[in-house]
Amino acid sequence: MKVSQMFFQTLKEVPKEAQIESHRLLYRAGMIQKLASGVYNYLPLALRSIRKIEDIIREELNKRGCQEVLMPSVQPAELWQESGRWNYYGPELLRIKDRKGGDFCLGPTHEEVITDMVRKNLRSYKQLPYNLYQFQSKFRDEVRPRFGLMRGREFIMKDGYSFDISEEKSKENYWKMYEAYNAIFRRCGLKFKPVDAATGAIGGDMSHEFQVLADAGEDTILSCNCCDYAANLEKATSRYSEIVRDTSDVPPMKDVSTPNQKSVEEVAAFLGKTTKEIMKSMIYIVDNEPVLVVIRGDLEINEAKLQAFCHANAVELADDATLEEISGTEHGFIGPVGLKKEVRILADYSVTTMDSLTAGANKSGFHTENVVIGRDFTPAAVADLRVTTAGEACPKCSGTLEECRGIEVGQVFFLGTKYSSRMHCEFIAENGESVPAVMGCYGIGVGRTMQAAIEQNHDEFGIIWPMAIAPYEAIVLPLQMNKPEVVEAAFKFYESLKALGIEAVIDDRDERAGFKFNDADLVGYPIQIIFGAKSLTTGNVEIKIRRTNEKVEVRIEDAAQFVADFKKKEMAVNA
RNA sequence: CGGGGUGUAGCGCAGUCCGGUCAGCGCAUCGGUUUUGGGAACCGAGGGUCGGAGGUUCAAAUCCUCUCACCCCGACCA
Repeated sequence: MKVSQMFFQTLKEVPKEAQIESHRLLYRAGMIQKLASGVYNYLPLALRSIRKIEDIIREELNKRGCQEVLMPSVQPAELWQESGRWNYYGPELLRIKDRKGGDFCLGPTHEEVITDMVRKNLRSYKQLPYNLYQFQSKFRDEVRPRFGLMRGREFIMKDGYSFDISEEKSKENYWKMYEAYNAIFRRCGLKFKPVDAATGAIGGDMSHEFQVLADAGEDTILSCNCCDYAANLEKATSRYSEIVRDTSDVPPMKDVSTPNQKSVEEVAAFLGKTTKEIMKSMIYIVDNEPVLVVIRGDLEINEAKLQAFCHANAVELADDATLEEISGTEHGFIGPVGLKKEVRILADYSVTTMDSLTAGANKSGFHTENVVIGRDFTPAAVADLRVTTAGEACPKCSGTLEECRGIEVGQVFFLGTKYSSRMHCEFIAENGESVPAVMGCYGIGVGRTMQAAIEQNHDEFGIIWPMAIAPYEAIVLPLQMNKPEVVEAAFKFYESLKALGIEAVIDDRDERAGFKFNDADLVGYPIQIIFGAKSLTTGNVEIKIRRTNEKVEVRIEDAAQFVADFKKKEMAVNA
């Protein structure tokens, strides 16, 4: 490809909305254009990289027995009503009507469609397992799209689904995909970490996310400095246990006046206590049922853990009217003892670590001292419901948890029969019974993976593509376009590169050397081959390796092979 | 959904408070001359119904009302 003919334009200045470096570089290197909020055109350079990532995914999945399919974006509401998600998926689901008024949506994910597709074929256990995947544009009407391809509303996703005869077989599939994902992201040249993840509303009870480590990431990861334990903050846990304490010498409960002291900090300061000695009480609405959660005052409640513990679809804080109805008072004075209306109480383990705590009295302006769990109130359960923080003890070894940021590029879920039983995706088992298939689902954000690679591989001059996903592998730079002998030699060399299977471009634009160098660095071609007037006199070309900035002089006749060898070496590193 | 902010040429911006040669600058684009190994210099040119609608006024990018879009922080997020 001649650079003069490429559909792209490098920029010195970028739209101000681009906040993180990878987003700026996508713009500056002429790879994307924005069409609407969270909706982008992929220009040729970006698409070439995306296609390479897709090819790597295809290869790793196909060799593990997966089969590629393609399902539609437009999905009938009936399927979503059948799975039960039409009602609670929320405004993120873009709903549309056809000319007859029929309800459809643009698919944010394809569990419903794949389950329907498979059930139409599935008869016998002898057919299983199936592991099907596709590359497809998903649409999610995100509240706040940002960071370019990182969180778009329309984005390219590889989504895969497995169907097995048993939980055991399904988990084999899960771990096979886990291995495939490790191979895929390694081959893409990424530094990443598989971490334990919350399953959220998609369901299931086991999940890992593949997190690319980057400060610009939206996710927080806690990982052990000693062993391989790593988890998303939503799921992360630390070493803890329920402590049974001798509380026989704790005096009886006593109400104290705490006018206008609402926050834990205010109450602690007012009573001359530490925040650890205060009990924080929060009322949540968990799938329409109010639940009181208590936790030690110096800690935070993790709503994702609460949701998982309750097997709920949705968790939100109760509004003021509900607080009043349940506690008889306002926010700030709520506690587990003396509620106006009985509700389920859940306690975080931390509440058991103190002999007694000071809690809201359920009377405006009052708190109760000496509240003892088990004596003065009994929770329905004691569980890990807190936000774990860096510095706490690893749950698996004697190490300490550390915090870092990550970009979630992939996630694998063990789904069980959540969709297959509700949608009757069943088969006749060996014993003659009709049973639902056991499912898993596996996603990779393809565009996000590309951007994550840029976020992790760039310098002040531009992108530094890993060889395996570079839009082109090499660029030939003739420096004097007014000297026909230079141009001719460069073109001849460019042809020889192509003959060796190198994906190359030649910058035939009538621009000055510095301009071409800067563009080449910005777009991030892994190898630059520089043809100047002096090359013709010395018989050498200069080859620059983008990543290391290493420059070597090579005989012109040996240069193409040099490039081919370098490529081969680079591709082998992560293969 | 709450808070903050921005819409003026393809991109980055000035002008808005205080209405009246304010339709301007830089980059990019086009033509010319000189340059030519790290984003060249000079000369010249093209390009904008100032987000949209309505209003006030002799006069609106500028003031008022309504609206749309976008961005940032937070909340939310298979």
